[in-house]
Amino acid sequence: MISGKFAITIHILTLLTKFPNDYLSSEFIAGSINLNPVLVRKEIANLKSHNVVESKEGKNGGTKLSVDPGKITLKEIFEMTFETINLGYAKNQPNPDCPVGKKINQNLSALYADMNQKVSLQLEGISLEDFSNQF
Amino acid sequence: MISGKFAITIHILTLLTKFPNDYLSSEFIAGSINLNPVLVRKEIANLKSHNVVESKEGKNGGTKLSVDPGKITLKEIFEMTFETINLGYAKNQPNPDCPVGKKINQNLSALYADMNQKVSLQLEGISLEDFSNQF
DNA sequence: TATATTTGTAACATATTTTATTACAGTATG
DNA sequence: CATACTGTAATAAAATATGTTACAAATATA
Repeated sequence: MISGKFAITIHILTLLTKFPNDYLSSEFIAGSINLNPVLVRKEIANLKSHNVVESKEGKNGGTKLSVDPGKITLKEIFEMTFETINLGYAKNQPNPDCPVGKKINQNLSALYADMNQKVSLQLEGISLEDFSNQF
Repeated sequence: MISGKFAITIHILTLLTKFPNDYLSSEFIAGSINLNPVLVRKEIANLKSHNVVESKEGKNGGTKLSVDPGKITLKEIFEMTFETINLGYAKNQPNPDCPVGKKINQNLSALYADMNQKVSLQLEGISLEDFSNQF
């Protein structure tokens, strides 16, 4: 199972891009995603820690972008919400006495690193603004 | 959480490639992966349904490759064990009355489709033999 | 032919991760 | 001062992944 973190974060950021002059409440955002507002606030907390958005507490509070959506790319958003692209690893440590077991994770890592590089290149070419303009 | 299906399957196939003349038992394979033999047999069942390996039941039974490891690529193995590369979707159906909610999954899908194409291209260039030769 | 070994598979149990809910303190607005 | 927000912790529920037990069926070989 893949967590919805990236998708949720993109959704939030797209909304903020569409309403650049408003502080949007977590409740409003949650209504669009169809998600619990607390979970929205958690993703917003993550975005805040990366200085991508800023929030205002109290009545009429909410969140707005604090970066130019033309200047931030999906790659950066990806990195804030996802470790790396990969096709998984077996859960347990493989047998170090087997030549295959000894190197399997290392070789998978190398494969996945290449994948990440390719995906990163793709995501780097798409700004938040680009993505938002599709709506 | 990403399931270890792909990693486990690659591990199995690498072992089979390394011992092309033997029927390897699920117990032996499980010992290298450090995994329950039943789970190994489940992945083998999947490989059998794709005609990649063949098994012999009974004493001294086991599994061996039924394809040329130089002729099968990681892309094919990927497709047998993984649906698609993606960065996830929010769990619930988004609000169709919101312009963003209405199109978010469609736009994410398009993004992920591009990702898959790039990754597929990479995996297509690596045969099982190539991968196994790293050990 | 009897025994031992192995696959195939179902049923069930446990562990882990993801999502949801409740609760409430703190803060700003009007 | 009442209202409407954020921030965050604690807990619960749901979904998925992994592990275990059990046993029928198959087959080599002694």
